[in-house]
Amino acid sequence: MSSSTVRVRFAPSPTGYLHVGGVRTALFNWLYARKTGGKFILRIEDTDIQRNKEEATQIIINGLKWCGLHWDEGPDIGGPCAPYFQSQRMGHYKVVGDALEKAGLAYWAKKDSAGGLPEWKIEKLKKQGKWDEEKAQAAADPNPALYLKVDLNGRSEVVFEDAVKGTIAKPAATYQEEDGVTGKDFVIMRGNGMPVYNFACVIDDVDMRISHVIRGDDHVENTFRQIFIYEALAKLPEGALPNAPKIPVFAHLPMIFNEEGKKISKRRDPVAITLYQACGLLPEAMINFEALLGWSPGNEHEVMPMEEIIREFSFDRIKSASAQFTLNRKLPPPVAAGGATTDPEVEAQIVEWLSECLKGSKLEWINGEYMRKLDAAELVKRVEPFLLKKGYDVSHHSPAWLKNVLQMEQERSKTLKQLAENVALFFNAPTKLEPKAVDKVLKKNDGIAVLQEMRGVLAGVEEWAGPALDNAVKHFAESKGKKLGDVAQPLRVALSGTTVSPPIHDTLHLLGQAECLRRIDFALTQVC
RNA sequence: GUCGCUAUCGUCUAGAGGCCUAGGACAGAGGACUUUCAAUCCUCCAACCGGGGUUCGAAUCCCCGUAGCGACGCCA
Repeated sequence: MSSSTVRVRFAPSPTGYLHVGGVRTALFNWLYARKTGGKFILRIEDTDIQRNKEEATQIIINGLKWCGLHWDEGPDIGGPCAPYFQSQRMGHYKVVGDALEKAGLAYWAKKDSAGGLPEWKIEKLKKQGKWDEEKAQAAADPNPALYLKVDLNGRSEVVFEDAVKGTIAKPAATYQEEDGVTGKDFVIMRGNGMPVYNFACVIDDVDMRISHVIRGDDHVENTFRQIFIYEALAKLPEGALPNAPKIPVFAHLPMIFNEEGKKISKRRDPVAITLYQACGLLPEAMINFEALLGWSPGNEHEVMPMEEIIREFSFDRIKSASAQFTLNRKLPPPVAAGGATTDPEVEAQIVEWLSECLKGSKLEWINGEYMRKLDAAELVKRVEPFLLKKGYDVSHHSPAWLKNVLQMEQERSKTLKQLAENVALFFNAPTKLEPKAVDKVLKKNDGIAVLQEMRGVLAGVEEWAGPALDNAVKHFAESKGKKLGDVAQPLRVALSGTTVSPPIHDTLHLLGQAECLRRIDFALTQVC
């Protein structure tokens, strides 16, 4: 493998859900790997998460797979840099930490007293009245921690080139004590022997020969500290690390905001990707939409096949301003949860709410575009889980019938979930007629009479097929001197209980003669 | 508190000094088509944060404000 090979990684921590922001980070990494013929690596940063690690990892794996973002190396499939769990690499971090100490680049010391919190944070907490000295003392690790010696090396500022944002610089003073000489050393190994995020991250990126670090721009500040770590590692004697420490290219992606202009968060925003899945969005639409958050191909294409996104993708077409993930929130969320809930009832509530928020959004529009492009077989495959969830017994019907029913609603639905709902009338006869429909249709323009007469016409139809039924309806309307709508609407109300359905002859056809007559009879009992 | 980043229609965005009377898309309004709902098509509405420079010419370059966001821990 040549040293110029692109290797990128997505390194989530297993929190119990896959965040829509994480999906976008993963996507951009994946795109870059696919575009350059490089490798996409999945690494699980689980140094500090105690519970349900395996389950939480599986959730991430499932989410990424659903999105179609497949990795070349990772916890489930292994690879040359295994293991891909940080929790399984602890020994290695310790060895590197020791090597740094031995080389005089780091030292064990006990510096903080107040739970390791910096002064500015303590002051802030005090101002908010949230400061508890005793608690902080108790939480403080009594053991010494390993500090990295910060070496400014005479620099007046620390600089790196960001592939998205350009040059980013910080004054050296940020990392120096008041004297302007001594570096502000920082912890890389905790008192309990666990590595700090920045340390583990850099070691892993070196070990895994990561060439490009593509991540959210909330990591910009971390980058400077990480650079110090890279520089220290480079001073280690040869052989201390399997690969030569080389500072990767950094590409910091703009954040995704909510409608309030704040970083999207699980406390108040629907962030779990599974929520969007449950709303009946297609992964390809979700991915297309997320790709367009902060990136554009520079032409006027918006709905693009993945191949085109890969072809057009480049860092310099990524904006450095953050983008809003807009939903139409007409209603407040039912609960303050981003979808990490394990209660299926609560999740169902959130999904209903999210579905409402999705209405009229660009995401829903893109999804509709993709829905309409689905071929019949694919459509059936995708909608089926939603039908089962609604309790429709699909097995009673022929595959051809099911295909016809779904295709008829395909153009009328923007999500799989909507489609499953729109198709309800083909699985369940209405138990009552919408009062509004009765008033507007049946009680006007001789609606009831038309229905009664149509019942007779339909009972006499011998060839129960679309064209024949179309003719029957049209002839009847003509013979009575009525507009088509005056015949179709009463029928529609009788068959569906509502004023909305697919074209009337198709609806008649797919419902079958016996069922149609039964529903008309039922409707007549309701209004006569 | 300190540091950093950002600023174009309500939203996603195009824009690399003259192609800008600022383009596209979603949403919204109106209309056409129609058998309801969609889909489709047409029309409309709607933005360069403010102020200074530089320049023959600025949405674009520079400076200063302002605002927003982010980050700063023995969290990740």
